[in-house]
Amino acid sequence: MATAPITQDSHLYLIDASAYVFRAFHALPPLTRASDGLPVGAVAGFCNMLFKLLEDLKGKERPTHFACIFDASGDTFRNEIYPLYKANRSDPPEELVPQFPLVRRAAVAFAAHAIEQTGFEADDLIATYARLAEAKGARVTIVSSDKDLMQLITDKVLMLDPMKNKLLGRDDVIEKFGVGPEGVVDVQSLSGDSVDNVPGAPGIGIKTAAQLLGEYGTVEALLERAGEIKQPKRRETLINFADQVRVSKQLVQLKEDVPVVLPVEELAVQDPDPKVLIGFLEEMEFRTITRRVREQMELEGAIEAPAPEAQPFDVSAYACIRDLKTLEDWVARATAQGHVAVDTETDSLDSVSGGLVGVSLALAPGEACYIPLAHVDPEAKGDGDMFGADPPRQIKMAEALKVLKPMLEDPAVLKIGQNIKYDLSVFAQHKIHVHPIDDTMLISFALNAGIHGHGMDDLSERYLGHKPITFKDVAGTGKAQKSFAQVALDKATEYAAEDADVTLRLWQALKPRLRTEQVTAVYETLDRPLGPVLAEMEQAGVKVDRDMLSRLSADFNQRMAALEAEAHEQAGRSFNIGSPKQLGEILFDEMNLPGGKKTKTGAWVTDGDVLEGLAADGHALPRTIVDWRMLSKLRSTYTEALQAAINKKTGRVHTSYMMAGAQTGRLSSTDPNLQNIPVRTEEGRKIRQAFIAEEGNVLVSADYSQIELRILAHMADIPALKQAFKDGLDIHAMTASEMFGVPIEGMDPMVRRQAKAINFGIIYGISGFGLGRQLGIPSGEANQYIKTYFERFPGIRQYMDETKEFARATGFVKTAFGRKIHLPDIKSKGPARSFAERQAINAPIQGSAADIIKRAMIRMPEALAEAGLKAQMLLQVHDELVFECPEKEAEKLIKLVQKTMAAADGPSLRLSVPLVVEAKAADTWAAAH
DNA sequence: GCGATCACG
DNA sequence: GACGTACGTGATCGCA
Repeated sequence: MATAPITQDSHLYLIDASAYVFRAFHALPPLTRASDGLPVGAVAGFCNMLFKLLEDLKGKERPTHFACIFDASGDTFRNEIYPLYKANRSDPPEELVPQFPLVRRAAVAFAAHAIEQTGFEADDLIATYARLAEAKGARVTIVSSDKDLMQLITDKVLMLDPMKNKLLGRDDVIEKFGVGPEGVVDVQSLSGDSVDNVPGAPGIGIKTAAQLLGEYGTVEALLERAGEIKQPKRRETLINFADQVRVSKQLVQLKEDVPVVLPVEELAVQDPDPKVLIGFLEEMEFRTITRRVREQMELEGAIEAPAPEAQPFDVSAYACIRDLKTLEDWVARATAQGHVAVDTETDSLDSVSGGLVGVSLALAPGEACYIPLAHVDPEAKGDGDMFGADPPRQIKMAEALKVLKPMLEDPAVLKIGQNIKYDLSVFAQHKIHVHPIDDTMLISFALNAGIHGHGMDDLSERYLGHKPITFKDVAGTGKAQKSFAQVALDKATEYAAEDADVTLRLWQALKPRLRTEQVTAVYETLDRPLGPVLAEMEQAGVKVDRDMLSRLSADFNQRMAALEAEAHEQAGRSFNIGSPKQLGEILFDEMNLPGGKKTKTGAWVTDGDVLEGLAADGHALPRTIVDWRMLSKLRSTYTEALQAAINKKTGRVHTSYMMAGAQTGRLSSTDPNLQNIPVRTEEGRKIRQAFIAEEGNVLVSADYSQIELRILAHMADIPALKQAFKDGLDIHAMTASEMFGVPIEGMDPMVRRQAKAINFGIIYGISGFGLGRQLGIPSGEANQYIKTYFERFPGIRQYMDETKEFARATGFVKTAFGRKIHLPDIKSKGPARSFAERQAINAPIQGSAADIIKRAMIRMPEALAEAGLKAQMLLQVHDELVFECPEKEAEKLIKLVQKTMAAADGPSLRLSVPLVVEAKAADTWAAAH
């Protein structure tokens, strides 16, 4: 059993279990166990109450100590004082009796202590534990709707009514009894209590009692001075029944010094054992709560999601559709049903130039088909033989698409895909605008970002217990890999139709969970509508100046050769300049330079930081390497790769945006990555100059200024930061001024630089080590900076603590727009946990910024159309959007884009800081940025 | 296929 | 006091 000391930070929850069970029994509809008719209604109510309580408390008033308190059977000391105490109580109903021991088991299953003590009532134990904890400065919440416990309320001890889910404090006591908690015993002594058969003084109720006490102070004073009471009847009553009132007082006064068996420290909360808890709930046959508990525990990583029952897949039953009539029949059934899973097969991975090879549809689990459209003789070896002499009999592409198009564009037929953005582009090449859509990848992402991947194979194994046929299985691997057009129709049908089948089944399994996990809005307003917008951007592509890239490549090449020769000379021998391993050996083994560090694989570290350090000490070779590496990077990753990425058909570069790649909800860009085009160095910016607009057009770049710091100021609610943004101040200078007490005017750039590093550190989940490394100062010194920062902005520390606490309690963090990012490691120990804590700080900030720019992008096509602009959105780089438009439009476009981006937080949520967007038009991306 | 490195926000 | 560290990505290279 868990023990934890009681401190000021502790919070003890005491559940008045017996009273709850009685109330639940009478308030809830009767329920019996299906298998044997055992009455279990009160047990179910109790379990639901506990589960709900524990869930509701996560992330805010998290208990550190927790216990369920029961009445012991038999008489208590009150019966010795007054034999008639509770004598009016009839025996508990027959259906309730067997539930008492079950409720105790339920408490234990939830890892709570079930406490009772012979001779005392639950209320006395609650009073005793409450005072024990309170004496050590802890807070206490008594979960009960029993007014007798109200006498215990103080500023540290509150009550929570589990029926009304209402927190009760001093004001509520005054409302009920007309006196504060300290007067409750006296009021009850006078008024008595018919429920417990406490006599009190006849004819005196709560109102009169409170009034009398207001006049006389206490019951003792009142009884002593009873003769002074003006009303004759009341006077007589109090004189005659004085002893009865004194006895009543002994009855209602809770005993605060029960010699408890279990010290309060032993009541520390612990996570329930999943096996015990779920085992108990299953034994009770509570289906709903068992499922909810299991889902919650899966979410928290306490238990593995059960391997789903493997669904049967009969790939031989899929239809291969090769005649128009059968196709028309499938399309009609899809249309009648109102939803259908769709998948396309193409002859390359590139959705812009990939040619459509076939389409698959699924209507229900196991009911799927493949429509081959551009398959060739499987013996054909590609190239010129693509449309060999004897192509397989298949429906003509144009005729098939003519049949499919009305269904694919029918607003009453939902098209379900896995990463459907790809299929949108494929169909768009054939002038088919698929709508409306659902995307299982994005549904999974909204539900489970941070828990697992969202690729189809991963999802299928996880949720369907089925490993789908892989592309390699049908097309082979490596050099011998076939184009899908060359795959034989029987194999192609099994593979392609299965993908649609899997997609449909995933949709059935995952879609309903959006609502129960409260991420419907994230999916429907942020991710799903963005797919079509991104598809258009990808299809549009961006123009690059091939000749300029080629010239740069040649220039870099020459300079690299010179640097390589120089490096060999400085090293005293020839070596592979591109090999970090060889370089490390030369620098640290042969030249014996100081400051060598090893990576975890035992190799010398030779990264930029190390080489810069050596160069600063006056060593020549490291500088040469740094220069060479920069050119090498620019050449291989940019000037060469970008030329190769120019699409033959369009003459432009088409990236692909991954929507479910980055856990925070950011996009990522691949093939090629256009989100990491150089900008920080002079040489690098030459590559940005190669990003250009068509003749007569310009590029417009618009980026959010300091969006993450603004979001931090809003979410952590820091008045000083918010005001600084409202006043349009330089936020880094303002931070420096606050921290170091220097004026903003004429500030030393080094001081501002340090404040800037701290601001970034805050966003990243700061550590003294990391900040020290960034600034090149000892981590102790960096810790001082951090301390000063938190002294100036205490709200930031509070926000961070609360965010981490929320993450620990729920296993996830949320963005301002409700996107969940799961952090399963937050409960682990050691470095993994620290990492998860930094993620917990960063993810809501980075993710909220990602949500905002997504909202802007979703509105952009309509905003452009309404304004009658021809402008096309081309690129997104996290906080920047790049457009291409006719030169004449540029001015108007800039205004519209700024307006749309700056208002993208609203209207559902308005940040308490302004969003500022800087935008510029120019002939090249370098100049527009 | 993986680690090291470096380009971006 | 020790753990290990700034957050999020993707592409290329050398080397096993």
